[in-house]
Amino acid sequence: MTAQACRFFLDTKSGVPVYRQIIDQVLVAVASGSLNPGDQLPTVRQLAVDLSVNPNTVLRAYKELEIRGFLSTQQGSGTFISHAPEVPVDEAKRQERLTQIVAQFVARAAGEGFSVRELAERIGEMIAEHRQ
Amino acid sequence: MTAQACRFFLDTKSGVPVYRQIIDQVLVAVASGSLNPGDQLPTVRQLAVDLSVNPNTVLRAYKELEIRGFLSTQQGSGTFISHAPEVPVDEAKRQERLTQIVAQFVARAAGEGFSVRELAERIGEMIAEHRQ
Amino acid sequence: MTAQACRFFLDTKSGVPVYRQIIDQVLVAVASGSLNPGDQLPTVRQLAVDLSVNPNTVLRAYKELEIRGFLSTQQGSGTFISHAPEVPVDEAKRQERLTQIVAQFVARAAGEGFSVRELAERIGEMIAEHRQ
Amino acid sequence: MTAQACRFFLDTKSGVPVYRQIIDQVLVAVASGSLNPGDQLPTVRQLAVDLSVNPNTVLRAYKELEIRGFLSTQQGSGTFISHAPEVPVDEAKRQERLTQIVAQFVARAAGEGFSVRELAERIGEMIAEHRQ
DNA sequence: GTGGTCTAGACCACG
DNA sequence: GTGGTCTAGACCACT
Repeated sequence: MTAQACRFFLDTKSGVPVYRQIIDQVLVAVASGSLNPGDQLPTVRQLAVDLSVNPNTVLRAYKELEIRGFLSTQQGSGTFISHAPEVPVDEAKRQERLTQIVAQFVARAAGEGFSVRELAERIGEMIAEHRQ
Repeated sequence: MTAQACRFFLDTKSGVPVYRQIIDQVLVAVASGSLNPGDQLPTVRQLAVDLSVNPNTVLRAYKELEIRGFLSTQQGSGTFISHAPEVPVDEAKRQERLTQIVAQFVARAAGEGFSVRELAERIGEMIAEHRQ
Repeated sequence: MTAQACRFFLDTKSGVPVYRQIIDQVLVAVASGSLNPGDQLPTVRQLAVDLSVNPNTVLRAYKELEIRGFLSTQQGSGTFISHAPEVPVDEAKRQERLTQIVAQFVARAAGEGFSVRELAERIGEMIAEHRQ
Repeated sequence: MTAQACRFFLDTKSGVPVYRQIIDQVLVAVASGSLNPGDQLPTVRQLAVDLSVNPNTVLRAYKELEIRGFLSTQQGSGTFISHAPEVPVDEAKRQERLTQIVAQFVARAAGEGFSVRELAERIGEMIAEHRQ
């Protein structure tokens, strides 16, 4: 299984360093089960092209993940998720992350003139539609 | 009226620049109704002390918000939420944009393992909080 | 393409903040066609040296222009004139506003003893200069 | 003769200190003959109200002008233009000032999306109208 | 007391 | 090399 299930994206306006966003997304994917031990990650060059960033930036992210033990690089074949990485789904951290992404989203939307109420209503509609 | 209803806090581990966190929190407060036109924000120096950051960092956040039209500063007396001129925009396009950003947000959050329901609840809490 | 066509200078006796003078000169260059979308501005450090000011002062000017949408910066490569999204506005209101600001300007200049003809000539020179 | 012929105005967005703007306007009025020796200036309080600034700000401007010998304050009767103030109309300075106000105007207009060409045309029209 | 401007310099992110 | 963030601190403008 490849990492196709895991889509990377960047928020260049968030102020969060690109390499940090890549690291976070790999960690989240592992924690949520989107990526499992043995899964292959995109190549450095491929991801660099996909995200329109310099390969060095991707390399740095992969390097840090490797140092922290989440990835293992195998020369000539690619980069893979390590076996048995200790990433228990910490509910407290999960809630913290939820708060963070919601707050950032609301802030961004507010900057475009949308109120929290409008956002809440639109998301409510999505839930309703989903039920049908 | 003071901004007592609006508590600032920093997440130093998130990688988000301090000045960006301040901007986001002001935007959220405005969008949720915690801060209204005419309300005074904490003084630059006071907020700098509260957050344990340099006054220039707070100033920079306030300055960006002023340029973007959310705040108006009055030398010698303080910084206040603007009485927005509110450029009337095409409501159809606005709704379209709202749908777009909400859908994008939900998709990304789903990628991190959050359900639409969780997102809706957290946003609902934001509205509830400011009513207190 | 570089910004060689655009010379920066400071008037330290005018009382106008340095960062403001930089902003104004970029705006004028854009309005007169000396700088066009995609053109690169001098680097922060280079302009700081040229004007004998602190790099942070230049950075601040560039940052404000970026927030206002006139510049776009790309970390590691430089600062460029934006390809403006150009929000389409009501042309009638735009012309009205143009009349308003021109009339106001002429009135104030007259109060300082300048004739409309002198003003017209000086603005004409601005257009001529950038053609060279 | 009172100073009614001399209208004060402030450009709060120019970044130029208010007290500096007041000083400049008095000097210009004297140099251009709008104000003559013996003419009375508005009272500190009146001008403060007119410009919506703190009386201390006006006071500071008048104080500096008095120190420089352009004004003389007569307790109980008001503030007047001094006799024989040495303000020869220096053509070089005049041209410098012309450049400055035109540049600031163009920059401001550019910030609102007007090109130099549009400004030139509109002013040209004003000249044509004036001739009729 | 308020905010505003500027300097000097450290350290980070990115190409 | 590029720009970005932050600190520390001086001095100015204004209420």
